[in-house]
Amino acid sequence: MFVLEKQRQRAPSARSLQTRARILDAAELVFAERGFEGASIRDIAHLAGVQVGLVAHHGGSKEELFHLIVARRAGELSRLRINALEAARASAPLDLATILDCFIRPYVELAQGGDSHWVAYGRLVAHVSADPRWRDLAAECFDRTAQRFIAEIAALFPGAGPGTVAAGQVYAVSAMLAHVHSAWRIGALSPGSDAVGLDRLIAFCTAGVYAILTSDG
Amino acid sequence: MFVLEKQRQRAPSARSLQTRARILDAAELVFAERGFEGASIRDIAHLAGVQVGLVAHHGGSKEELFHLIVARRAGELSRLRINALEAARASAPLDLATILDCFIRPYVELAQGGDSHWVAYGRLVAHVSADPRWRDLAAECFDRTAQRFIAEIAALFPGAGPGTVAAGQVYAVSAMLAHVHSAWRIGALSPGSDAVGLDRLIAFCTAGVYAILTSDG
DNA sequence: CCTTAATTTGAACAGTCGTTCAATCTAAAA
DNA sequence: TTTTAGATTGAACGACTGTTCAAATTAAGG
Repeated sequence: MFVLEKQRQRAPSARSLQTRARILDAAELVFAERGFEGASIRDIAHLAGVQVGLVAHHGGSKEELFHLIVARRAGELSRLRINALEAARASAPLDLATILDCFIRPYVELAQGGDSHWVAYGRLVAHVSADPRWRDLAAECFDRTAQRFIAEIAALFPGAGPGTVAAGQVYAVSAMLAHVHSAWRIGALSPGSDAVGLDRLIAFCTAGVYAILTSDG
Repeated sequence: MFVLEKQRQRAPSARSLQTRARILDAAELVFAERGFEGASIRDIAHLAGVQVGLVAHHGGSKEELFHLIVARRAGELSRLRINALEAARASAPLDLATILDCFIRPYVELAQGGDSHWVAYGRLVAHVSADPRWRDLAAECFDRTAQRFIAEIAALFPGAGPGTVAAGQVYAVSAMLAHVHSAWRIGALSPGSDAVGLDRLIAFCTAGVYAILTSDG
């Protein structure tokens, strides 16, 4: 941290930018698929179609690369969620279901929209959220937006303790991630069922959060 | 599978049993901490205080060892849950809150009871549930009991589709695992809050499952 | 006790790991 | 065009990976 990088003297070429993007995309898929330890720089390089040395050149150390990958989409997702929240507030007073919808829907629609990279990103977030090793990374990438939604919910339920709102948020996020990356479990437990069910997920989270907020207010 | 093991001609010594237990316990902690790929046989051997060769002798290949570790506590936990369910049924007609309580409480109380191995087991289950690579292992270890609870819930809500019940089960399990192994996230998002909150978790799951079951009945 | 199955040791095997770097090639800036 | 920062190659580094096995040790069964 706080290391001065030597200032660039030339703009990166189009080829360089393209290579960098291919490496980051490949790293995202491999990290999501196999976790931090299970992912190998060589697998990432091979998937990106480059030499191993290039991964270090564009992504730094393995840990820096992981950090880069996680942070990359966090900003974009945050923006979508905050925008949804502001749009909803403009049209009507916010209620709990709407707030949770603004948090959950943007990501799940991206993940279910056929973009495998957003599905992979969900698995990545699950890894980061589950492992205390990434505590600082989680705080840096997710806390600001999470706190924003927590504050929005807390304003609706002034009697609820802060721990209760935070617990609801964590439970809701875990259900959302399970919805995306454990869909195969749902299918395995109920052969031949429908699949998607975004509204059902939001209904689950809304009812759960509402229940714990009103019972300790 | 279906390989005939050479029949034992002697009972294992007390020391052998003790060594085997130390290796399995060490493997449980290391697998939970670092995942399948991140765990090394040498780390496990070192934690157990034995030579690397002994791990293969008592646990087989790395994959067989992982399988062994996951399956070991699954049976015990299943028994606790089914017992709780039968005991509850004997004293009163089952309702949704009671069924979910019987599923969630046994594990969370073990994990919060100070036994670090049960916390580790939760992380292990999270790994298995998240990764399609362990689909067969998950089916073998968890499906029977999960199906039992799903059937019990479905009987209470005859109008609900099977996919809805399965989704509720998966969401509830994910919230339960998050409760145990993402407690640090709750703490990070709400400094100075209480901590435990098992009843709050069960209230969350009950309300969530009830909501999705009654809305598509 | 003795026999010998079972356990434990210690070391080696062939690969893979993340990282580094001189040499080479590409293309931005002057 | 020339200069040369930056991108890319290809190979090497030591450390670590899971697995195997002959030899030594332990202890159950007779």
